[in-house]
Amino acid sequence: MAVDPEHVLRAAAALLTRKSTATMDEVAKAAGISRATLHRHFAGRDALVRALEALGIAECEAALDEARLDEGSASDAVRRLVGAIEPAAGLLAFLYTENQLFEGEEQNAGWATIDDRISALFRRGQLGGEFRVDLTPAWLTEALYGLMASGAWLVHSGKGAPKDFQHMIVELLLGGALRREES
Amino acid sequence: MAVDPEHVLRAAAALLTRKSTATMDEVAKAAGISRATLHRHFAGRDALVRALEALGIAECEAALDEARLDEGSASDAVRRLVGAIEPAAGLLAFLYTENQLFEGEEQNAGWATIDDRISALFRRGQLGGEFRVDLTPAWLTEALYGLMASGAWLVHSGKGAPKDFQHMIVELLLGGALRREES
DNA sequence: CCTGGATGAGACATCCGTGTCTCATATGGG
DNA sequence: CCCATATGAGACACGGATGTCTCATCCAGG
Repeated sequence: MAVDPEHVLRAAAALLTRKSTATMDEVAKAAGISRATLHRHFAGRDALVRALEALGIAECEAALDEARLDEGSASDAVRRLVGAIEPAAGLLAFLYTENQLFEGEEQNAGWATIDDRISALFRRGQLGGEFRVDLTPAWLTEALYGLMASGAWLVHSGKGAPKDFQHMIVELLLGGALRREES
Repeated sequence: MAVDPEHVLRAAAALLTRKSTATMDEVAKAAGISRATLHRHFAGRDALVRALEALGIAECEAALDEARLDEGSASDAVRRLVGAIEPAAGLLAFLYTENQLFEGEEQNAGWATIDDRISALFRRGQLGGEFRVDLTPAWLTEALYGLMASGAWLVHSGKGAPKDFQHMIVELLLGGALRREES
């Protein structure tokens, strides 16, 4: 019988990614459990969202580890990062819009850590002469988030193929829209 | 006494941009009117959001007109567009996250028109050999939205200066993060 | 077989936001 | 000056979502 909290979180994430205003009852149904049991594991919607936030942070950290940001060229590291983070893009897009989390003062410190790791990657690319220096690492990081949200939206709306997700984002982020003669 | 609906909408947009879950009562207070009067002008939260959506669309259309997308190089047109749309970026970011509007089937057709106009700009740039052709106009359009949302967020959070808004977005969108030898 | 823990179903009270109403007040034009 | 109109303040009921509780059921382990 024992309900798997992980499975519940996955189901909740999948549902809330599509319908961010879903009821606790809908979340319970989506997870295949009753509302009572859902409330036994996550005391209220707030706790559920916090748990989802922790899950999203954990998946981001895992993607950051998997991408081995310190190895090889910064460009390749960005490419690996986007590829590794793609499965979590839907959840991240949900959390991104759940700005309730960022309006209060009790925002999870995990995001700052992630920001720092990604910013460090862009900084490494700048110091290595790979990336241009007139765009700040903070902006490049934020832009990466925005592009991933846009990419997730494009795929979700059916206007783009999931297999193009990584290519679209990385090519635009690194190469830009302008056509080049060389390279 | 006559309340200016335009002013109410501006105040509502400013508040909802910061706190998307604001109550009708909070919106009324922000606009300096009573909740009763607010409800006399906009019959319910839904109507208010629709009015904001219409305002956002109108501002987008105005920015599109002002940017004269058909004139000069596509790159310069993009640059003008971002500059012209900047004042509305906060409102657009709010509407962007108000995905409630897009979950139903009754989404405002105005967005499609705007999408088409921007897509046409990118397509013009591709046909003219100015933009690369391996990124679809639909993706470039969506990416522009995402970058504007990220830029608005960066400015709002104090991590970036408003004066850099246009430069950050246009440079990244067109030029990408990679450092170039020429140009 | 039996017992304890976990779950499902449902009832119930509560809170919050909303929509609606009334009444007093103030403003501006005739 | 008088009256129509708009506004502000507040009361009131409604609905939806939530939190909490009880009880029956089911399954696993002893």
